[in-house]
Parts: sequence; C-alpha cells; structure tokens
Amino acid sequence: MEQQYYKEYSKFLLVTDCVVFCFKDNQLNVLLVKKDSEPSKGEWSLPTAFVNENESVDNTVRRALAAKTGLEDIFIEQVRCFGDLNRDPYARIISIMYYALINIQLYDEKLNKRNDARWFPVKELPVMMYDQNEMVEVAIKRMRYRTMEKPVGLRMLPPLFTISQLHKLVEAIEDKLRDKRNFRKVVEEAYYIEKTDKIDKSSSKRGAALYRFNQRLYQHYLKHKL
Amino acid sequence: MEQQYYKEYSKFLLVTDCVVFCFKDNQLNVLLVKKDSEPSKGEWSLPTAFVNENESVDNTVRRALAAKTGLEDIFIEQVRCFGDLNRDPYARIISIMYYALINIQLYDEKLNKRNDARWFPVKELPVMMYDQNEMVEVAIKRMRYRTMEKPVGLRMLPPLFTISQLHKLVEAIEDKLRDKRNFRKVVEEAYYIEKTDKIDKSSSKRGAALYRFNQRLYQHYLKHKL
DNA sequence: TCAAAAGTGTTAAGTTTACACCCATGA
DNA sequence: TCATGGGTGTAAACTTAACACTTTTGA
Repeated sequence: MEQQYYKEYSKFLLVTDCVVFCFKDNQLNVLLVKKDSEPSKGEWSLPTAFVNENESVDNTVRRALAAKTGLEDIFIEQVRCFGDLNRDPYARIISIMYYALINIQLYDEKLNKRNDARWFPVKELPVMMYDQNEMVEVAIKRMRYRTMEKPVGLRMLPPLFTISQLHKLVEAIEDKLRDKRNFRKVVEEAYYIEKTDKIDKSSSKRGAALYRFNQRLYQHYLKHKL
Repeated sequence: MEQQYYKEYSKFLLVTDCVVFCFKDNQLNVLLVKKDSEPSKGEWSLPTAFVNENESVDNTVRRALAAKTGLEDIFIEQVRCFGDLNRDPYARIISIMYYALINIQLYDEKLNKRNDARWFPVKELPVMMYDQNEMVEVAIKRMRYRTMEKPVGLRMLPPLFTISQLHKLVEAIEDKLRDKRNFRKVVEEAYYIEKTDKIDKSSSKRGAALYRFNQRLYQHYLKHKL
C-alpha cells in the first residue's frame, strides 16, 4: 500500500529529544549526556534517540529514558517538533521534543559515570548540540504552564513530601518567590493533597508533616471542580 | 555525512495537517477538503501536505495553505506531532499538526468549488480521515489558550472591526457567553486596540465604532506590561 | 414610531497579596 | 538555651462578575 500510493514522497530521519527535569538542591535540573558517537562526539546533549520503524514516537522517548535513567513509567509530554532545514548540520533530521519529570530519589547516581551523564541546574546549562538550548527554553515554558494547570510537578517530589519541599519546588518552577503563609493556604485548599500522620525529621529538629497526592480525590476534583 | 553516520536508521514519511479556523456566522469554522486521490478518496480531510526533501516543516504548511486558500502570510502555530503506529491505516506516516487563523473576507469562496472544499462550523464537523477529529479538538484547545494569552484571535477579523464583532468572536472561541459591559471594559483597557473615527453601518442602523489592532502599541505593551 | 444593535457605571463577591510572630526540638 | 525550620490569621488591594436602561436611526 505504501509502495502503491506514497512512493513519490521523501522520507526523513526522525529523532526524539527529551528534556528530563528533576528537582535537586532547590533548583530545577536537566539531565545531559556526553555524546559517545560521531558526529558531535563529546558534546553535551539532551537524551536523544532515533525513531525505529515499528515504534511510536512516544515509545522512542520512553526507550531513550529507560536507557539513560533506568526508569520506566516516567511522566512525559510532547512539546513540539523542530523541523527546520539546517538544525542539524550533518543531515536533515527532524526532532520531536519532549520533556519528562522524574523524582531524583529514583535515579541511581552511578548512572552518571556509566552514561557520561550529569544533572545541570537549568540556570547553568552548557552550550549544547544544535538547537538544544532553545529546546530547553521551550520545554521550561511548557512545563511551567502545565504544572500551574495540573499537579504534575509532584512527580519531581517523593510520594511523601513536606509543604516546604513543595514550596521550594514551585518557586524553582515559577522562578519567583512565594509567600509562605499564602502558599500553605493554597496547598491546604487543594484537597487532593492530603496530610498523612507521618513526620519528616530529616530537614528540621521540630519535624514537618508529610503530605501525599491522592489520585482518587484528584479525579473527583476534576469531575466536579470542587 | 548522512550516509556516513546515519544510514542504519529508519526514515519516515512526514505530513503536515492544518486546522484552518475562520470566524463566520458568529461561529468558529474549519476548512475541510475532499480528498482527490487514493487512498481515502472522497473523504473529508484537513488540508494536508507531504514534507519535501528541502523544505522546512513550517514551509510545508504554508505551501498547503497557499494551495487551498490562495493566501500567504497566514498566522500558523504548530501544535504537535501525531506519531502513533496505526494512525494512518495505509502506511506509517508521521503527521505534524498546525492550526491557522484566517480572515474569511480574504478567502475567495470560488475556491470551494475548485478545491472541493467547505467551511464547517466546529460544532458540526463530519467524520474525517483517521485521527483528524482528535486533531481538531487538540487544535481548538491550543488556539483557545493562545488567543486568551495573546491577541492573535484578531486575525480572524477584518483590520477594522466593531466591539460587537470581537465580542462574538471571543464568545465563539471560549464557547461561553460574556457580559457585554464587562467585555467592552476589557477592550477599552487593552490599549493596543484603538478606536478609529470610522463607523460601521452594515450591522445596525445606529452604526458602531470601528477599532483596530495597533501592533506598535502592542509591542510597547509587551515590553512594559502596561 | 418602533425594532434592533450600540453604548454606558456601579456595587458586590471573590481572589490575591502583604505582613510578623510563636512553636518544637536536637545539638 | 538557642538556632533552625515549621506552623499560624487577618486585613487591604485588586480583580471579576452581576446587573438594566438609554441612544440612535433606517425602515
């Protein structure tokens, strides 16, 4: 069928590039890897993968992420395609850009050595291959919008988290400070974030209450919007 | 270079699909064309085009739009790529979806016959090829978000427009009614929308003041946010 | 003269922001 | 005992929403 109807049309190399975010040292960080093959060997790059023949584009990203982080079931969102003519100087390659959110506690730091990888704070990114610096900017904007609209940012925190952790995370995402009392009010009103009876003693002597995201309550919230 | 480094990777057919919106009869409308070639000949489809070898993806969309509307310089925004395995039953085709906004006054209705095209109100769309109905839904959401964030919706109005026209447009985009007095207040405060001394007498006996978008004032607004 | 769309302000409700002190605890 | 992060309430500013009548004019 393809031969019959479409043989006159050009075909293209397709890659996915993924901006993997985590929250670390009170900052957003992005996972970069040193390219281990030509061209551009040795340059910092977003985790990237060529799309295979019998593979959805989403799956390409998941495959690349599993390879670089050891994790499955990562939250991903496609942002957009970068399809200009000379974005890659060596060949015509169309890239489909995603971002991913991971909980840094699940990332095995030994992978850094094995994969020649490193987490960079978003404010201290090196120059990357081709148009990847632009990709990160676009990804941050989309991620910021999405986390303000839906509670997906929680994927960068452990399942149990304190309000302070969430506060710092939101400040890092929005890149501005928020009043502590007003922030706590917002969290307490988001009734799909529930207080547990557990206490985190790791960050203060007094201890801080641990909260968790309740998926069921969130679905209920989505349906009824209150 | 491509041969050297990338020959092992698969290549893909790439198309663009574009949801072309206009504002007509107080409703959002989408331009569909009847497919004139196999496969799926005779089915309603979004304007679509295969990406050519030496052509950016953006340019592919512009080429398809020029062919179907006779217009250049159309506002377009890429939404996302649809890259699942079986979205097109005849071949593996990756689609990059855009939306476009056009002023229906610039569209020559004779093109409908020539291209087997038709404007459909978004609430009365026929069943389209493959995943195109989903594409329209996704495009509407993005377009709604964008028009609420930036004054791009004005591209669906003539250069001179009345507040009533803008009011109806915004109601169509947001799919809900707005209070007339509150709406007028918002427009009067958006100082990049300026009143002209021209009067439109076509829609009422009394006549309505014509307004226009001032690009210079808008750029100033963007810089200073007031 | 009347139908039809244009135009016009005020008040209440709700949301967002600003702000400062006490608490509990381990070192 | 004190340094550290955790926890708490109120009032002002601002934004959004609700609401109804008068004006103009061509048919």
